[in-house]
Amino acid sequence: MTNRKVVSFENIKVACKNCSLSTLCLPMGLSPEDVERLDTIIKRGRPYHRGDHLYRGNDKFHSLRVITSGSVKTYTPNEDGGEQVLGFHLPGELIGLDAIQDNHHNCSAVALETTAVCEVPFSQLESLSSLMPSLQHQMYRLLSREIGQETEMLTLLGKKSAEERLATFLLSFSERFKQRGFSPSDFFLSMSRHEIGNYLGLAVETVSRLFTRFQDEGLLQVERKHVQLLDLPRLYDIVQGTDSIKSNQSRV
Amino acid sequence: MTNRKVVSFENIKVACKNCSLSTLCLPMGLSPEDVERLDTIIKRGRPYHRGDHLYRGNDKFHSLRVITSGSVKTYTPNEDGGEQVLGFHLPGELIGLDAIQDNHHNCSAVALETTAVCEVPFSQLESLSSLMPSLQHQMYRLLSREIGQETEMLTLLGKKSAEERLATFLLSFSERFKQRGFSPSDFFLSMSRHEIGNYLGLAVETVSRLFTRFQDEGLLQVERKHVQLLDLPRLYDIVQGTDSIKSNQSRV
DNA sequence: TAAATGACTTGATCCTGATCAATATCATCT
DNA sequence: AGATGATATTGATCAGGATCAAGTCATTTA
Repeated sequence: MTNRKVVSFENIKVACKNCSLSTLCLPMGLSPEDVERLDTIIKRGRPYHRGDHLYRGNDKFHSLRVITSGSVKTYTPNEDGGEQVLGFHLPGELIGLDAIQDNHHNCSAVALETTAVCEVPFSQLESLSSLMPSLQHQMYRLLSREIGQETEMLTLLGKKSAEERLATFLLSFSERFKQRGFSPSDFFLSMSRHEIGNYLGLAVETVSRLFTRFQDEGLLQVERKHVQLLDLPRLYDIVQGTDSIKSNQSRV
Repeated sequence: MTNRKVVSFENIKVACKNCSLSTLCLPMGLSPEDVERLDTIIKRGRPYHRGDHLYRGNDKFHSLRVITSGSVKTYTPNEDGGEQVLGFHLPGELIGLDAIQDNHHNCSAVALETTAVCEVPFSQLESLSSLMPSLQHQMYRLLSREIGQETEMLTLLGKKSAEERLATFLLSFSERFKQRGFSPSDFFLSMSRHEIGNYLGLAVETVSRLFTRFQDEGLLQVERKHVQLLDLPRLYDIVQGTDSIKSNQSRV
């Protein structure tokens, strides 16, 4: 019990200026003094465990959240008890932006593994951004980027084949892991096949079959949640729609 | 030639404070003095004709635009020459928000009919919003609303049947026309069947067949672009997924 | 260590909506 | 008014991926 203090959450608090994620996060592009000011409003609480909710649809909105470690799934519960997965979020990513519009959450966010976050009380952020044009600018950029990302997702769901969807999904993680200093070709996915399928508008079975097919084609090696991408160029070809593994399939 | 002046575009300029759309638009929630200040940066140019581009993907971004009359389609040209329609925009709606992130347009916007817009130079808007907290707040809200709307579209494309998609589409227009003081049940769609299908992730033929089926079921009356919604409650049922016209189809 | 539970995989079949093909209708433009 | 090309409708067929149904594997619980 005495060693509790050593790992107490107070001790793991980190300031933005010392945070490795600051180049991906709100402080991006801010002067050191501005980062200090931003830091004063940020709250760092205890980690969430797998399955814990950061917030739920209909909760009153008070803070944006930045993932600092772990990963988070956002989703909207839909009428008939099911859910639509809206995104998977990695360290450095800001969530809750959709709640600004009417001051309450429209979707839910749940930790997929042990996850730490910074909370950014929005009313304070708003006041601060009035005083700090660079912060205001960064907020506009982040909101706009979110819109752009959702737009890409619309294109994916509107037009792309199952194969293109999964390849896009895998490469998105590849790139995001790489940005964060991890291997772009060897990583663990923290979500289930079911969640992947839901996110991509595919049935679980289709996702499972695609993993198998991609593996048979030598594009990747998969062992449950552990994925190793073996042929990134080919995966990029698939995303573009300029390549398909089907031809090879039928040749065999 | 002499009567040119009478209808010259100079004469149709309108200030925000006199504009019927101000409750839907940027000035929403601003004090009269703030609206005046906002008005000073807004440019009102000559109308676009059907097929004219307001901007194209890759254009440098300088202004947000508010539709004041007519309608606009936004789309991303994709690799293989095709396009993905991202949205249809009616008077009062703000477009170009996705371009803030990196100062250039990622999608194109084209007039579907004779269309007038207000241009809002973004750098000026940004400066002004630093000075006017209520304007900043409104910007955050509008950006967040856009995110929320795209989220709804993700759910539509990820899970809904063709029938649910078209019903959702029609009711979206119904509500938006109603907000603008037009009939919610009798309107003209300015886009082609092809564009509707593209937007909803459906083939043209499917859209055409659905219109026919909806008409046969007495849900609506359609004559090319002229649509009359005859049974709004039933259409809402279809959107919820709690109703389907298929049962009736097979009964006949 | 066994049983139970949940996640994943694999196979067989079905169905929605895509694609292909043939008109039909509309909007321009001389 | 008639010719032309775009747009829309309708029909027939096809296929991608969903659904249904077992079965396998992994992890937790007892």
